[in-house]
Formats: sequence, structure tokens, C-alpha cells
Amino acid sequence: MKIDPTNPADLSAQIATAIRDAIVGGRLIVDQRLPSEAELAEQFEVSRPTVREALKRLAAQSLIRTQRGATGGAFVNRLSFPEAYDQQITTSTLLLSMNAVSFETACEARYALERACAPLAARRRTADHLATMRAEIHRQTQPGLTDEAFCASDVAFHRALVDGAGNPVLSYQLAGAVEAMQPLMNMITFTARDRARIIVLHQDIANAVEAQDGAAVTDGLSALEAETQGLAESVFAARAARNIGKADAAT
Amino acid sequence: MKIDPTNPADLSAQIATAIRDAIVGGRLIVDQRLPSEAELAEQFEVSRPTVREALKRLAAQSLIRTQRGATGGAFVNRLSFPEAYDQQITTSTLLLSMNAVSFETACEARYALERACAPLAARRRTADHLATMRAEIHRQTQPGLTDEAFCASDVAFHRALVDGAGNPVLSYQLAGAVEAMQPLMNMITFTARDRARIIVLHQDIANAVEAQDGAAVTDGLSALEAETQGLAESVFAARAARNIGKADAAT
DNA sequence: TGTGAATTTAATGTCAGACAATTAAAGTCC
DNA sequence: GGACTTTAATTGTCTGACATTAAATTCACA
Repeated sequence: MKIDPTNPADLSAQIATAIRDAIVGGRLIVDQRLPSEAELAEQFEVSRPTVREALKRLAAQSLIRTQRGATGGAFVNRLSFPEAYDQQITTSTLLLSMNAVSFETACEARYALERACAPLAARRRTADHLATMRAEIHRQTQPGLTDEAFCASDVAFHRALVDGAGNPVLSYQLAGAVEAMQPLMNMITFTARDRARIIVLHQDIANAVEAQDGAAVTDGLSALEAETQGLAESVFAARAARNIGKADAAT
Repeated sequence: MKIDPTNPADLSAQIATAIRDAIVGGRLIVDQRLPSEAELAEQFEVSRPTVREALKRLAAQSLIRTQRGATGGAFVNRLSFPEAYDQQITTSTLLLSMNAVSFETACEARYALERACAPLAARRRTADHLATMRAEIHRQTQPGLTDEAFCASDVAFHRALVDGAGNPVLSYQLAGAVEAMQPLMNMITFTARDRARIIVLHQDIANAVEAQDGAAVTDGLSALEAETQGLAESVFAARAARNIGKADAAT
């Protein structure tokens, strides 16, 4: 593990990259202890604060964890699924919110990915997954529900569907797609009639999952996508019309 | 933005979280300049090194970028698609390599996700995507190709298919699934006969994409998945048998 | 008056040394 | 032998300083 001493800028970034490469390349294995900060500082011929900044970079990506005390130090961390979920969700959410991704594009991606889970979920879903889906549908029928709570329940419903596929890798990949949509969905206001239509479609999907009919689940998701896209379109159109009206009034 | 002064541990992590929440929550917008390190240190009532460690954590996630000089400082960074791709790929690769995910599970997830792109790719693929796919197939027929180069070409072929769907969000989500499989695929040795079968399937898929026949693309991917799973199974079975033989010889 | 070079300034990047906090292991006393 | 104390190693934090960078400003000169 060496760094480029001719490039005096970003020493901590170089050190972080060197250690990351060692981890990704398998030269440092899970739970292995890294040299102490003082030793690393000596190895790389930098000061301890610089080493610490490098280690914090790695800690931010869950690549290492640190322990204090006599036998403490930095250890190569086993990236767990929950940690990976979190990173996936925050990255996806920021990507969507910062890049002016259209509702249409994000929605299309989300439902395309969910349909990928449909056949597997139909085959493997357990009673647990079904119960979660039914429970969320029931929550969605509650009259006093805010739009945000409705969206959150929607996300939970879809998460149950995805988890029903029984493939943790798939669940991980989908986490970003499903969760990152929530802020976009929150921009929509749902009338009672809108909610009723969505709930019916959710029930169709839940029934298809229960019947283990993969094709029906796929169709149900497609119908839900069409409904969502249409709803968003009308909401945005109405909003645009109101803005034009305002602009006219202002002149 | 406040931190918990009663918890004296992990001050830099707390500060990083506070700033991250401000970014995700929209209180800090893209390209906005954060206070200088000295000012942040004063605000949070910590020293500058502690603030710096927090900022490095955020920089590691591409949430901020820093500039030196008089008008320099830390700025909220617009998370670009390429940056998000990279993060997605390293996270997925580490997740798979560190968690004893079976080849079968990862492969199933990958092909399920790719099938999600099939209808869109069939509808929207451009001549460019087709040309890339054909070129990669041609490369795969070269006799002197190493197994690694064959796998890399395979990844490029599938990337072209995914990109053909014309949905950047989808491409981003798929990046992890497709690229993270490569190390697992590299564990397999491909005989000339194996390669020939795969190439035929690739050609079927390319033809279906050219004909804009979404169902045929889906079927082609399913056939390729079956082929890959079968191949992996036989390779692992042979390896296990050899190991048992060795163990017997050792006794 | 305009322009280009020199200076100033504000910020990050790095360093050295010190002390506090934590934790496990070694040592000690009953 | 067990409970308690001490010790040592390590991370976490602080202080103060200097180096480096790059924009803004000043100033000399044409």
C-alpha cells in the first residue's frame, strides 16, 4: 500500500483509496485489524490527523469500524445488508432530488423493477408477507390518514411484495427504487377517489400474490403504474394551469 | 443544526449526520457554501480537526466537495449519475463478496432485474445500442480471449441492453446488479463449448432487441439465466468432487 | 486611464504534541 | 482462587502553528 508523494494534495483521500483497494482486492479480509493510527501514520509518512481523516472516509462507507481501548483499532467491517440498504436509499434519494429526474422516468423505473420481482414473489411469498400487505391495505382505508402516511403505507406495501421474492439481493437493489420514490409521491395530493382506486389495485395485487399467479401480479403492477402516472400527470397539469393563471393575473 | 453534547463519543459522526440531514432535508441546497471549518467549529463547539473529520465523511459520500483558496470552502455537491454508479457498484460488489451470497441468488436477482428492462429496451433501443451489443458478441468469438476478458465483454453486452431501455434511473439501479456479478462470474472457467452456447444466446437476444420483440428478449434472458445457472452448478459440483477426492487422498 | 504584476487575504491541507476516555489484560491483595 | 487495582495500548479530541492555494485587491507603469 503506497501513496503518491509527488502529489501533495488530498493525502487523506489517497490513503483512503489505498486502504479501500486493499479491502476490495481481498488483501485485507473481514474482521482483520488495521495497523494503529500511529503505525499507519508512520507507514504513509504523514501525520496522525491525516490518517484519521482517511479512516473517517472509510467509516462513512461502512468499510471499517473502530473500537477504542487497549485491543481496539480499526477493523475491516462486514458490510451488512441493512447498512447497504441505507446507503442505497440515501444515494438514490439524493440522486433523484438533485438531478431533476422526471416523475415519469422514476416511476417507470420503479414499476419495471417491481415487475421483475412479481413472478418470484408469487412463487415464494409466505403468510407473513401476505399479512403485511393486507395490513397496509387496511391502513390505507383509514379516513383520517394524511397524504404522507398514505405514501409511507404504500411504500411498506411494496416492500412486502419485493421481500416476498425471497431474494435478499433483489430486496437490496429494489430498496433504492422503492424508497427514493416516496419524496416524489409526496408531491401528489390524493383525493378520496384516488385513494379508493389505488386501494382496489392493491387488493388485486394482493389477491394475485395470494393465488400465486405471477402474471396477474405483473398485470396488477402495470395497472397501478398506469394509474399512478395518470394521477401525476393530472396533478402536474392542474398545477401548471394554476401557475399560468397566476402569471396572467400578475401582468 | 445541533448535536448532542451529553454524548461525548463520536462527535464527528454526529456533526456529519446533522449536516447530512440538512442536505437531505433541503435546508442546504446544491452548490450552497457551508460555513468555513472555523465557523463550523465555533457553531458546534468543537475543534477544527473534529469538524474536518465530519466533512471528510460527507466528502466520501460525494455529498460535499471542497475548494481551497480565498473563496474556497465546502459546497453541497450535486450527486451526479456517474458518482452514484460508482458508489452503487462498490457497495454491491462488497455486499456480495462479504456475505457469502450464493451464485444462484445473485444470478437470479441479476436476470430478474434485466428482464425488467427487456420490454423498454426492445421499444427504445437505438442503432448505437445494437452496434455495441453486436461488437461485444464479436469480441466474445475471438479465440485467444481470457476468461476474465470474456466476462468483461459479457458485462458490456448486458450494460448495452440495459442502457437501451433509455431510462437513466433504471441504468443506475442495474449497474450494481450487473457489475457486482462479474467477480462471481470470474470464478467460472468457460470451455470453448460453453462460450459457443452463450454466444448463440447473446445473438438470439440481440436479434430480439433488433426486432423490437420484448417478449423474445425476456425469453432470451431466461434461457441465458438457465444456461448460466447450469454452468455454475456443474463447475461447482466438479470442484466439490475434486476436493472430496483430495480429502480422501490425504487420509 | 487601462493593464498586468505584486500583494493581501481567506480558506483548506497538513503537522506536532498533548491530554482525555476507554478497554482489555496483567498484576496484586485478601 | 476470586475480586480489585493498576497498567498499557488505542482511539477521540484539543490547541496552535505553518504550508498551500486561489481569488480579490492594490499598485506601478505604460
